[in-house]
Amino acid sequence: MTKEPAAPADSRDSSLSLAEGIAARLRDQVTGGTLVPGQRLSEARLAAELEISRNTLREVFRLLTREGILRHEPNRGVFVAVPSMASILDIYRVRRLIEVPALAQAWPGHAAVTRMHNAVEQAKELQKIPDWRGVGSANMEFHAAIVALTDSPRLIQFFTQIIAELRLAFGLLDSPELLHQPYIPRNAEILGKLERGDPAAAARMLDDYLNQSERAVLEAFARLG
Amino acid sequence: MTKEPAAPADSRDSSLSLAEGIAARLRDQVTGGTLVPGQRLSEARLAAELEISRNTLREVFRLLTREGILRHEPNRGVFVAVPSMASILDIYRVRRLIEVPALAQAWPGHAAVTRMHNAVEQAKELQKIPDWRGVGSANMEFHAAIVALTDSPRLIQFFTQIIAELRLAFGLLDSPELLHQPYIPRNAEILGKLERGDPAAAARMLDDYLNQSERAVLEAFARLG
DNA sequence: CGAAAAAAATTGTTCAACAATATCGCATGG
DNA sequence: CCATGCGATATTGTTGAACAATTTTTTTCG
Repeated sequence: MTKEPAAPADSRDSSLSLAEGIAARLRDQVTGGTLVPGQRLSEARLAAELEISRNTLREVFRLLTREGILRHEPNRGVFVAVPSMASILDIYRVRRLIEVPALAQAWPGHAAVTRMHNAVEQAKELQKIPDWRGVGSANMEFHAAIVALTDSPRLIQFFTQIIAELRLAFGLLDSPELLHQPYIPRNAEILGKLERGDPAAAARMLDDYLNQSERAVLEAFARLG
Repeated sequence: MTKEPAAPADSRDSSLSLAEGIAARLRDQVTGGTLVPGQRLSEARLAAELEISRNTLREVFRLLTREGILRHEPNRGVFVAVPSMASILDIYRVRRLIEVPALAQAWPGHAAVTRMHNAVEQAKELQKIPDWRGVGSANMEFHAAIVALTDSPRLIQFFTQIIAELRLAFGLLDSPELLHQPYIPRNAEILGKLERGDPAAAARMLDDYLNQSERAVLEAFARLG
């Protein structure tokens, strides 16, 4: 066969390494539901399908395994991670531990406040379409921005992984509007408190938010059996 | 004193993957000072030296990069990470955020308390030899055990990385006895408070400990110029 | 029908090669 | 003499094939 067209379906910028670009594609397929949790990813088959070598695919696997959305079993292969109730509990515990103090000690003039603002606006817009997956993404961005308030590279990176895992769990659940819609005004309220110079109150509201959201997610998860 | 990696003749630890085994060896070389921060690690040269293929070495690099003790620059290579004052500040901030609440809400009968106990005992023993690097390891184990009190897989794994990075910074510093020795009785005291059912007091002491330790590390770091 | 043995498939690791990118040395010109 | 551009060199990025080690499937025999 002749050389395949050098321009793939969506031209990934060369700033990303090939493995990173493929990883982004696979990540979308996982959070988008094309690849279902528990599914096995055969190296040979996937490498051929993605038109990359097995070695490069293995690098992709390592990237995504580190993010927690794939799981690697020695000599057995790589699988799409299966969110469990335990993992959701753990994720929300970590979120509370990190997000609440981050917000409580925030300076209202921090650059990340703008990110929070934009995330709220975008969620409102996407709600109208409605694009609930987009709303979910904007919501995640809002909380990532909260963690960015800390200016801690390690916390920010860690939280990015946590968010990726949570998205995987969300992908399993139905009725996303019930999961995301009620929280748009809440986020706006939290942001308002912070901008008016009362981060303590904002942090209290965030704690409530997280508890309520956790309950909703666990209920939706339990409905799946 | 020269840790000879020269005799890998039969280090076929079937439990560990080849890459993981090599990674452990490299990790020791980094924390042990054989490989100095900032040093470039040539793929071809190191692969030959370790008697593994470049592909496997690249996997090792990815493992250690994830742990934060190596740094990867695209198309330029892999380097031993260089601890900065900023990274030390960030690490201690994360430590306070995670360790103090972990201890505060601990149940004195938790299995990890035994780990804390053993770590304290081992530190006392190694102090007599004296083996200050060993004391440092025991100290790290003590704090890893504190995080284990949370039963949170994600926090535990995250903290493992943080600890690895901190060890890298310690490797740069001289006079390890000044860095570790004063904290042996402190750890014992913290453990005592916890075992006597006063986790709140233990947490307060831990917070003091971390602030003081941070100051000592930063001072030692500043002395290096 | 069940269990052991053989066969097939998959992952783990290595090797050799080439392309893409960065680094170095050197000649040239001001 | 020094700066600069350019080609030569070295290094990383990626590929494909090969073989060993391990798991999974199939076959065979009791």
